[in-house]
Amino acid sequence: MLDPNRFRRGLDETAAALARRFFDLDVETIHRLEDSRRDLQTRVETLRNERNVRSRAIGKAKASGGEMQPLLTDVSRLGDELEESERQLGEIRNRLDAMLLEVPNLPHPSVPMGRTEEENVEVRRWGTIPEFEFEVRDHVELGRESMDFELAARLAGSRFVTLFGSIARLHRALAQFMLDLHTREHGYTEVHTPYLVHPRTLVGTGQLPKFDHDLFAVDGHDLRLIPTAEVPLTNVVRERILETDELPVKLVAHTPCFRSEAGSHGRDTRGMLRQHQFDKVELVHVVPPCDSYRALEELTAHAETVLQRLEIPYRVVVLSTGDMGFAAAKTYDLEVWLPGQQRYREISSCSNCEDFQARRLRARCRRSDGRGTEPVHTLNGSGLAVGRTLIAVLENFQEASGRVRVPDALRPFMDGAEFL
RNA sequence: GGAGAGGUGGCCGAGCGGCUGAAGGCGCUCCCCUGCUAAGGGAGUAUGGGCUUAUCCCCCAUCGAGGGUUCGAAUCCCUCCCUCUCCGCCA
Repeated sequence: MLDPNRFRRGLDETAAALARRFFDLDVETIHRLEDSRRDLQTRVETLRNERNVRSRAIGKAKASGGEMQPLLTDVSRLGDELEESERQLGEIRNRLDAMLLEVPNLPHPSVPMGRTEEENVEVRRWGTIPEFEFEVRDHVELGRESMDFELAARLAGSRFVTLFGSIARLHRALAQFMLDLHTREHGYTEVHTPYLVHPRTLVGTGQLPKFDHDLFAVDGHDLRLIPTAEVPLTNVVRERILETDELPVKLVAHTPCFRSEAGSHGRDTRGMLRQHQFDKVELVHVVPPCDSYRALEELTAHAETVLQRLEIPYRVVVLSTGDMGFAAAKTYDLEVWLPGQQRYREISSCSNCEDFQARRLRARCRRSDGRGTEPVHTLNGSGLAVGRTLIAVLENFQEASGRVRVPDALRPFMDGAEFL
């Protein structure tokens, strides 16, 4: 959430920044609510002060055996007035909080303005797009014997897949490879997390209250399935004050991700590109505010390293204001080349959320000037989506015969096999 | 799932319903003394909000969470959450 002070000072400026991402801030309502909030708050605090002072006087009078009946009748009148003001204040606060929780992050000035992914801007490309002297197959054809969509549909419905044999093995190898790379070479701590979390955990990272329809809930329990490990990983620092020497925090986890919205728009119905359940290796950074844009470059580079080691061509784009997620101030997407589609497809999303999540989480660090605390900055990125990486390997490493070569980097995880 | 115990500041740990935002200890920071791998003395040491140009001061809130009783709640009552011990079940 944004700094509540933005609702008190510089409201117009904030509205203008949000307009860049096509969010319409109700300035008038906020203005009105803030005015009454301020009045009510000073009123409540004055009344409470008066009550406290008088109650203390009663205590003293009682202790010294003095007369206290007049004091009692005097203070009882305060009660009703205080109660009513507190009720009103609570109501105003709830409305303001509710509004604040539904306002997205402010885009960083460097983010290109645009409504859709069409306005995303390519930053760089890596690798050479492979030329095939035969008709390329897509992953569904290449995996036809070990990738069973019909079975999955019988077990769980559409938008699921069941993998068998060497493809299941490849899926595991990919996750293993990514975890090893990030823990051994990039300095991340591996974390194993719950896959079911409380709603408040999801409020912390911004999925709730606004995007409940994207989540799977568990019947009879106040729990949701995580849509990404960003949720439990970022919540590691919830309600904590981090000392300077504890930062940066760099975490990595391999988890399944559950998304109910996937497929609701009829896009990517073929294959395992868009599923209700998929595995992902997620990277999270918690850093001092001054360092977060450097960290965004670092985190993105870590995700890129996975594709470079696998020798799969990709490009990096910076998302336009309209294509960015709710909590992000700036996002780079990694898009991998899929020969089966003859186009680049998203495989990783790396975002700097600045202090947006930290405020919701109340995750703070010591200020560099030693005066109190300030919200940390949080970043997250896929490093990478395992299912989509599997697709990319299959399609980029296919041969005329239909068999698939194992990328060198994965061989140690595949018993040295050269082919699937 | 059953029975019991408990949740207080960075940690340990007190706390008859009334200057207790909280004794005492540890830890940490600064200063003094001393001068050497130690000890002693002093001061400071929660978070959020408000006020303020800013600091200090002052004010409000917070003793697991939320309600209630009361002029006044860390202290009494209710609900929930969590932790620990024992039993049961289980990968």
